[in-house]
Formats: sequence, C-alpha cells, structure tokens
Amino acid sequence: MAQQIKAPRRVQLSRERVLRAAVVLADKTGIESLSMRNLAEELGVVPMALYKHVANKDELLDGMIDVVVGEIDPPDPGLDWKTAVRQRILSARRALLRHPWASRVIESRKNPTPVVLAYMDSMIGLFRAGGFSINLTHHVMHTIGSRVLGFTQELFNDSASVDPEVQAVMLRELGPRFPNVLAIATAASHEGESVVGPGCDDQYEFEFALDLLLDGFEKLRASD
Amino acid sequence: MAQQIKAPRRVQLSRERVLRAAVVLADKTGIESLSMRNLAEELGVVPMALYKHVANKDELLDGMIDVVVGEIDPPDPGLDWKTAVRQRILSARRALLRHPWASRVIESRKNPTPVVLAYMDSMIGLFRAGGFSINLTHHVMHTIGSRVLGFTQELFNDSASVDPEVQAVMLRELGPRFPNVLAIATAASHEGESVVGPGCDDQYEFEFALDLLLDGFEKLRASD
DNA sequence: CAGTGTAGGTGTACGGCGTACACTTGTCAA
DNA sequence: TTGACAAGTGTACGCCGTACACCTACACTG
Repeated sequence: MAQQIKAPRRVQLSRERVLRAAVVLADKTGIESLSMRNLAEELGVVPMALYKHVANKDELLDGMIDVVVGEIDPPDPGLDWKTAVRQRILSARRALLRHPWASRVIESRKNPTPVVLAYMDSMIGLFRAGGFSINLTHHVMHTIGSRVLGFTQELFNDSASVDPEVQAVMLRELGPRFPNVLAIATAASHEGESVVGPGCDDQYEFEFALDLLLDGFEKLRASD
Repeated sequence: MAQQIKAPRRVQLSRERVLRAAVVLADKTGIESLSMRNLAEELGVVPMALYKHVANKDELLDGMIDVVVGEIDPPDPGLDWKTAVRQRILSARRALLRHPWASRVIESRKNPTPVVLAYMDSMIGLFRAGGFSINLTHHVMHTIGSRVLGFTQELFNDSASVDPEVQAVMLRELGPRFPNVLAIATAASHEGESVVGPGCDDQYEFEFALDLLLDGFEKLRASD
C-alpha cells in the first residue's frame, strides 16, 4: 500500500522553522526582546520544545545569522571584479537593512559560522580572480571591513589566545571548504611563516585602511 | 572649630565611582556578565544602592561609554588636518582596544550621549579647519564610519521616525554646543532644506564610501 | 500484531537578572 | 533638639535561559 506519509499533529517543528520564526520575530519586535519563551509562544509550543532543535540561545543566534547571510545574492560569474564586489556588497547591505539586528549579532559572536566563512571565502575569491595578490586581498578585506558584513577585523580573532591544536584542526577541516580563507590565513603573517602565524598585524591593517581613506579624502578635497 | 569634613562610613559612592567600577569590571569579566548585582557587590554595596547614582542599566552603559570616549586624546592644535585626524583616530582605536566591549555597546545605543556628540563635533571640526566643505565633510565622516568609533551611520538615526518636535528641541539645545554637528545635520539633506531634512541619504553615503574604497583598491592593484 | 526504542513535545523548577517600592540611617541646617 | 533630605537597605515581582524528568506517538523489529 501507499506508504502513509506523516500527517503531523499540527505542523512539525524543525530547526528550519524555528530559525525562520526567530528572524521574523526579531525583525518585528527587536533583538533585545527576542526570548526563547517569546519565540516558543509564537510557534505555539512550550519553551523547552525549542531545545530539541537548537542547542541553546547562542546557537539560535548563529542560525539566525546564517539565515540572513543566506539571503545575500551569489556573485554573478560574468562580471569584472569591481562590479561583482560592488553588487555583492550592496546585496549584503540590503540583507542587513532588512534585518537591522543582524550586524550587531554577527559582531557579538566570537566564532564565525561556516556560512559566514563561505561568504568571506567567496568574497576573497572575487578579488583573487580580479588579479589581486594574496597580500593585497588580505589588506583589502580588512579595509572593506564593516562594509562587507557587520563585522570588522578578527576573523581569526586573536589567534594567539586560541589553543593552537584547535586551530590546526580547524585549518585541516576548513581548508578544503574555504580555500581562499585558508590562503589568507596562512599567508597573513607579516613575519615568519607559521600556520596562522601570530595572526595578522591588526594595527598594520588598521593603519593601511586609514591611510587609504585619508589619501582618498585629500584627493577629493582638491577637486571639490 | 575646624569644620569636620565628612569621614564617610566607608568610601562614598558616587556616579563617578560607579561608572569607573563598571568599566573596570567589564574589562575584567566581559560586558555580558556585567550585572547591576555584580557591580554592586564589587563596590561592597547592595544592588539597589546603585540606583541612587544611575537611573537604570541603560544609563549606566551610557555613562561607561562616556568614560571610554573621555580617554581619547584631544586634538593637537598645531597639526595639519591629516595628521590631526590620523592621531585622533588612532587614539580612539587605542581606547577601544583597552575596552573591547565599548564599540559594541556604543553601536547598541539608540541615541549618542553628549560626550560622543562632542567627540564627533570636534572630529568634524578638524576636517572643516582643513578646508573641507560641509558636504564633503559629511561624506567623509560617513566613509570613515566605524573607524572613527565603533559606530557607523545613523548618527541621527532615521530622523523620519523621530518626533519632529523632539528633533527641533534637540537642535535648539545642541546647536550651540555642537556647531559642527549642527552644520552637517542641517546641510545634510540631499534634497530640500528642512531642518534635518529627510535625514541624509544613507544609501548615497554608503555607495560614496564604497566607491572610494574600490577605486583605491584598483590603484593599489595596479602598483602591486 | 505485540513490543519497544526513539524523537519530539511537556511541566516543573532553579538561579540569575533588572528594578519598584517601602524602609532605615546618617548628616546637617535651623 | 528637630526634622528634612540624601544615601543605602531589604523584600518582592516578573522576566530570563535552561537542566531534568516525564509523557506520548510513531516506526520498526521479531
């Protein structure tokens, strides 16, 4: 006989549904007033039911970020690097404007989710394909900083403070999936050539970006 | 007889002391775990005692921001605009690095405190003194965005959504103290000439900054 | 078809949070 | 001496995240 596909009691809860509801609720009432209890009520379910689908609130927030980042359009393959980057960033901006809580939440996370990493990876890829060297790409990613998403520096935040063994594992595991991120991470160190090195020199990156801006300003002023 | 100056029970609490202790505690244990109860304990006092010195936790956070912004060095009057801006921003960066929670907190506030406004005002003043037009200064402030402090756009956030009467009062009251902010706020509108106008065109500002960066990148690539 | 393992939803409870509100206490002016 | 006022206290309330034990309905096995 035809296998009876489940006709669930109401609507099945699922990680998917929980995350989407959370995003909608945060859009509507603000991230500060998003609580597990609120969200559960919105879904017609008891608070603890959510914990069958997300480990805890932090993981819920990570999942919400992934939903938002997932709304960013993929790069259009036919374009030159400049228009491709431009389109992508403007698309990211639109996503972040639709979900005003998102950039703050992204910044507050201490580790980027794989989805975010994938986004960074593809963004790096656009520059590389446009003929940017690894090092210049690295600087440029720092410079573009908060425009590329909510967050700024510290993709590998303070690599010195992270267990190097964990780091090694991360690299081994992530390397194949995010080759561009890996390339930058391993080439980043401005001295020495250790795996992630001493991390990149944030002060250098900051000043690089700052001076780029100041020089740009100066030229604008001259022609104003 | 000599007037006996108070020999307080322990050490008098004061807004000053509360704020400083809060900053130290946030530096030590992170902003997430800073609670009124923690802070009170740190000060050897019962939680409710704090409320004689700050209205609520939000005001506490505002006060903490002011402490941090107060650590930014004042501009050196002898300098040309470029070095002056550069020094000031690097000083701001040092302050924010000392208090890693600060930029996130600043971003989360919905209204800038007077101290923050004063900082912005003086930063704007540096550009104006360097010969930048009002409009260019405005663009440039947006561009420099998150580098100037943690926060980005929306100094006057979404002026459309704010009671215009409140806005008018704000302007009248703030104008004398922050003339540069006022100048930008009133000149900002890209169309029309209402008081704050429809706010500035954030999309325009975003693209202005983005294109400045992209053009800069292109030149760098050519000479790499 | 009985039996059972399991995934998904429930209910209760705990400790922590911000803070309202009524109170005591310490200080000083009149 | 009094009594006003600012500073600190104590209690209590309604939120929060979530640990843990429980139930229940279904899928699968024998």
